[in-house]
Amino acid sequence: MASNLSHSAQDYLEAIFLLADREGFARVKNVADHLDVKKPSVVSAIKVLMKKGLVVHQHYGCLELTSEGEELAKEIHRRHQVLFRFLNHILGVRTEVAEADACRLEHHISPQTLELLIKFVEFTETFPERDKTPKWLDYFQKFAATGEAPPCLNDTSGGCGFK
Amino acid sequence: MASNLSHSAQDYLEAIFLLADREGFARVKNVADHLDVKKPSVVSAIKVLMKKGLVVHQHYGCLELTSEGEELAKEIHRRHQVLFRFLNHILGVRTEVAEADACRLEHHISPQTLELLIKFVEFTETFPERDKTPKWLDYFQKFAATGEAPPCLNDTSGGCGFK
DNA sequence: CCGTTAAGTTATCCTAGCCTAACTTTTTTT
DNA sequence: AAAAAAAGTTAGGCTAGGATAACTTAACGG
Repeated sequence: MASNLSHSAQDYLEAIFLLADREGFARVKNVADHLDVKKPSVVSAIKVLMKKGLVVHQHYGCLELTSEGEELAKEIHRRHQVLFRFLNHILGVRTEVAEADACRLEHHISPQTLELLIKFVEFTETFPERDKTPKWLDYFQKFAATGEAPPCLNDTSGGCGFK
Repeated sequence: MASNLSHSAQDYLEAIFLLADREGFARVKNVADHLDVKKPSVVSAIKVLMKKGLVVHQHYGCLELTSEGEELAKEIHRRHQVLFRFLNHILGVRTEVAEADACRLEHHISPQTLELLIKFVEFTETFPERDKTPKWLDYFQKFAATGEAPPCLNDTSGGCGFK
């Protein structure tokens, strides 16, 4: 589906989607600032997206996604979000770093990995209960921060999820 | 350290390292086959690595890493391995897919994420005991395969690592 | 020891994706 | 309503990293 788009094209599509969503509109200038490129780069990238029927753009006007473009953008953004949540909420990567990594990694994940990552995030966010951190994750985070082994290692009575 | 090497240069370096290790030698042909590129591409990539003092290469002869090149290659490969183990052993991504994903992802991970990923892999491989799968991971794998919630959700007595 | 084949090399070309400079259109200010 | 500023566009250039075609060197079998 998104497979015939280059990484950079995907970035542009996602940027248009996000800007339209957050600011109410997307323009060449916007997109350029968001992706930290110059305006002519945006213009030529958009030409590609227009040829593929993903974006419409009247001369000197706003950028809009076609419905197909929006579908795609959502899929791309979802990938980004899952990665971000994994990095930030589970691994504990700092927010800005996680954001930047997600941006780059999102282009290189296979569908199978994406699917399993989604499940993994869902698993940790859903069990034991939404908004509670699972014990094993607490233990990991402590281990990551201090090197401290999970307590049940010295607790042969079991029942801590680590046996 | 590896930061002034392009992604592609890193791939070439890693390939030389692996081939030298596995086959006992690395040659242009080898590397080309391994990376699925043509020989001239290898030759020009190697020129870059030679200029950086990472590879030595006598005309029409074998490719060898300098000690600095080997350091770097090891670091790159370590990153690859960590990713692979996470994808394959923890998420459960199929071996070939995990291998391919690791190849691509290894270039896009920040040092912080790498470090945390290393700890995460270490955490799951070390606790409760080497060569035993932690309970929470069992539960995740079951959840991923069947959608089945971990049993302790219905078990309010706690003690399963999910409270 | 010579010819064939395989490996390595060189020259040259191509594309993607960025850039700057210069120009046009639109919007805003006065 | 004209000038100035801001946004958009076009033309053209550059680099990285691939490719092909044609050539050179090395290796090996008869």
